[in-house]
Amino acid sequence: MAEQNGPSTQQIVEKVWLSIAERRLRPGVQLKEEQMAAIFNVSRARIRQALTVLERDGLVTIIPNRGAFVSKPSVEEARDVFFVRRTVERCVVERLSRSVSKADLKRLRDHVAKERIANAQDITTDIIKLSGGFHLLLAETVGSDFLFTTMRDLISRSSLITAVYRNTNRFNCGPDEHAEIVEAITNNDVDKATRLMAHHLEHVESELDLSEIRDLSHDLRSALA
Amino acid sequence: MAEQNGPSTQQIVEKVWLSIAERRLRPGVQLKEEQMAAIFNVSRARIRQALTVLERDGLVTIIPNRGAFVSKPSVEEARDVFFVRRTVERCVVERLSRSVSKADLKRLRDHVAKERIANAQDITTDIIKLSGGFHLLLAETVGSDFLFTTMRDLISRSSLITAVYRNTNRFNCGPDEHAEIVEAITNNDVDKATRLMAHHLEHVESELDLSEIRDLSHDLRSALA
DNA sequence: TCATTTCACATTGTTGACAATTCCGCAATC
DNA sequence: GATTGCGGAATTGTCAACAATGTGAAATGA
Repeated sequence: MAEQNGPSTQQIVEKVWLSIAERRLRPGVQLKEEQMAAIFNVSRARIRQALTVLERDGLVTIIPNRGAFVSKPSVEEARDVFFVRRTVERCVVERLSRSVSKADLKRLRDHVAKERIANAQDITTDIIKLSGGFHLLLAETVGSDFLFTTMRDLISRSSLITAVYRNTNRFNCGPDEHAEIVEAITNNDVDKATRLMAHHLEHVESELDLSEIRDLSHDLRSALA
Repeated sequence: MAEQNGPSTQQIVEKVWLSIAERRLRPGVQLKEEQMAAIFNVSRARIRQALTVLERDGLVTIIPNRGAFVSKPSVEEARDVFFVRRTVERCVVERLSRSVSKADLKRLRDHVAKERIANAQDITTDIIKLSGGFHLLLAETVGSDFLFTTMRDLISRSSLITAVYRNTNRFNCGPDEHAEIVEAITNNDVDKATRLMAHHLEHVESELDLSEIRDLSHDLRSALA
């Protein structure tokens, strides 16, 4: 009977992820099932499933019999995520620089172009999605399913970390640095590509203020709308 | 009201994981919710949750409206997992060899001792759990939550891969090689530790037969009992 | 006034039933 | 004989009601 099917689990996950990345949902906020079910117009069961996935992604922390809360990554966790990223992404660009198809290069260039457009038009939502998406696309291009999954986890957590600790107004991952990396990959310049990636990640990390978390309660409905 | 509470979600996940690692559950086998609910004596909802986690771990593949099946890792996926493991675990032992507490060293040695016992007594279940657990313990000791999670994913997939492609009768990860690695870490010998780990992983991978998957249907109840 | 107990409310966890979808066998047709 | 269309059975997806748990505020006593 119709039930005006609401968004799928994956869509809910993405929506919450975006809300966190855009800082509309602050760490510590409780994600109440019933409330979310009302907002997304779905049953609690589906919300529950989405929360399970989000916990697995490290974006929310579920405390049994208490509920799900937006995670508060500690400073050490933040440093660790970037440490792992340096290791993993170095490996990614290394493999790509050695062998990459023309079609893949085109996809990468097209993606950077999209990033440029989003930046020029200053569409925050697209900027966030695409800047993380670039790193994800790199991992995907390698062709390793595991690498891709790992990268997705890293990107999710990075978004959360950036949302919490960012001290500048600009969002991370400018398209220019991405473009340089693509260029180095195109030229099969392994050394330059890895150096650029390392520098890029350092740059992103350097824009974080690793002092304290500012707590701020928030209205769930307006954040997820 | 009592309901003789069945196993928790995590326990179910572990049980399935073990069944897969022990080759009692073969790739391609469908994990029917109702059947599993009956076997574990819990509701379908909990089974469903466990399956979601298992999918995230890469052990099962969920096809919408079809069901959950034990994953069939391809040869490329197998190679990729070991490639990533070489990268990640190298990073792990590198960090550990630089700085490790006495208490941590004791835990590592105790773990190897347990492995020795399990091997001596030839208890397959323990051997499998502990040999994967060693690598997991290494990652945990580093103190990075993300590294630990990543390692757990890798171990899960490795178990599946080993279960599918292993061509020898012995299980991977002999305790002797583990002991050597611990010793190198104890001596803060970064170079030796990384070399030993690389060699160890090569050894494990070399025992795999990367030709073809042999299909074989199976009885679900006896496999999970 | 402060600590402690009690109790009601809010939230999560679980269950069983129902709806929707897919698969498999069978028959009819070309 | 191969193919296609058509139920019926099996399985997954969804929901709403109920039970269990934790929280916080009010009441009580020192």
